[in-house]
Amino acid sequence: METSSTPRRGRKRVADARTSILQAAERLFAQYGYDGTTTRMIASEAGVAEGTIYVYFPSKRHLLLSLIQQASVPVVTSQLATAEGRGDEDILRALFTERMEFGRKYAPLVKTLFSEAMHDTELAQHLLQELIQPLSALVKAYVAGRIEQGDFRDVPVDIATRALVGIFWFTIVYDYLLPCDPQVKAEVLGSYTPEEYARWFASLVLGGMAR
Amino acid sequence: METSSTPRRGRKRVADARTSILQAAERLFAQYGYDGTTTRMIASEAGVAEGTIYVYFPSKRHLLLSLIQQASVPVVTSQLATAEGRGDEDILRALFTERMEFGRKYAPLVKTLFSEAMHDTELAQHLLQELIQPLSALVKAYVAGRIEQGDFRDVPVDIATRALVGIFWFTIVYDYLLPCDPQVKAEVLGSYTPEEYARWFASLVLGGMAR
DNA sequence: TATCATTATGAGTGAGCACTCACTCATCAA
DNA sequence: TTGATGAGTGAGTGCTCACTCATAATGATA
Repeated sequence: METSSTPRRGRKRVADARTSILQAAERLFAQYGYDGTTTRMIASEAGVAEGTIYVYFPSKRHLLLSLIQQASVPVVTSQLATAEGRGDEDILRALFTERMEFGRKYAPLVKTLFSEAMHDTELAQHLLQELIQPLSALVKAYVAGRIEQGDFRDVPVDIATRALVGIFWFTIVYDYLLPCDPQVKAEVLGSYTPEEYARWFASLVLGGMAR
Repeated sequence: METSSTPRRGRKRVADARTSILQAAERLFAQYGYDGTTTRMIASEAGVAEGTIYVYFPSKRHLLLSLIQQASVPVVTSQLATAEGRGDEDILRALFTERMEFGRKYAPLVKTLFSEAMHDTELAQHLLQELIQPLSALVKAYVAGRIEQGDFRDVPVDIATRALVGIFWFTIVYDYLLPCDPQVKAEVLGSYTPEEYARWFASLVLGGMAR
């Protein structure tokens, strides 16, 4: 994506220009949107000159792509669901907690990716293949296994997966991504801790899947 | 929002310039995003001159707001859930079908609103108060009633509502809003008719809420 | 047919954008 | 001490944008 590696020589007014630029872009893209953020704003926020951005990234778009590629990695680490010998309640609760935490931690990036993917096929494909596909493959395998073992009832696996993923996806979007007054949001749909969501969501899913 | 009403006199190369502009903007905003759409593109697509846009709308942003206000009205018409004397399966299935149909029908607008709301507090508030609040109030009242009657188990109403709304919300975003190749999407999470989704989602929710 | 009120036009405008490039200067090997 | 290096700079460039306004086109009326 970017052309050069970390600099070794030269001035060091800024500890690491590349990292500063990425962090600044992450914050600004989330707050003002990709098109609403200018390269001048990014440079100013990062404490570097506008030209410095182009030392590390060939274009503004490549800066966005670099940013998004960072977040893709941690998705696949969610391999809890494959753990054998644990109860369903336990597995699901861990999955929900971990996903909620991911959404909260990467909120600025997910917000930007989500917003831009709506009208950008390249980013939409990225969202699908790097964020949705790995997770849903995991969930599908788990659900399919439990159905085969006769512990879950016979629901189309894809549909059960959509329901399961949608349950926490909506809460991530609502609680962490929508830039509204938290108090107003709480009045409409309450406010709970990630653990509470995980506990109840797991309980609801298990009830829905029970034979 | 806009300053003038429908024109009565003057040229009529275009049947109704205002409507043409709104329809063109709806298509283009969904495809290229708000910032990715220029007033020149809108004028060209609508078959009018660029200046004509400013005869009917004081600014590009007001055009977006007018557009979004159109879609708010049909949300509240969803009053099925209040119908007495129908089975839960029936009520939920109707609700899901109707919501899926709404998502499909208003896909371009919902896509634009969703995308822009991520970094625009005014639109986020609109999304919350005009689209999310009326629907979740309906669902909350229904769930609360059934819990009180002892037919549903005692789950926090807000959490049950989040789960219920999230289930079809995810499928609307995935199937109707994400601009990916439908075949690729189908390979990841299948492809069903709205009726099939409604049937299974209703069944899963009822299982999850059963005492 | 001439007049008038109103809508529609599109070249024009200044602001602001992403990106460039000739230059600076801190660093460090010789 | 010094010359070579390359990260970092920021005024400048060409272009595109939302928006304007003097003017043209039109239908209704007389």
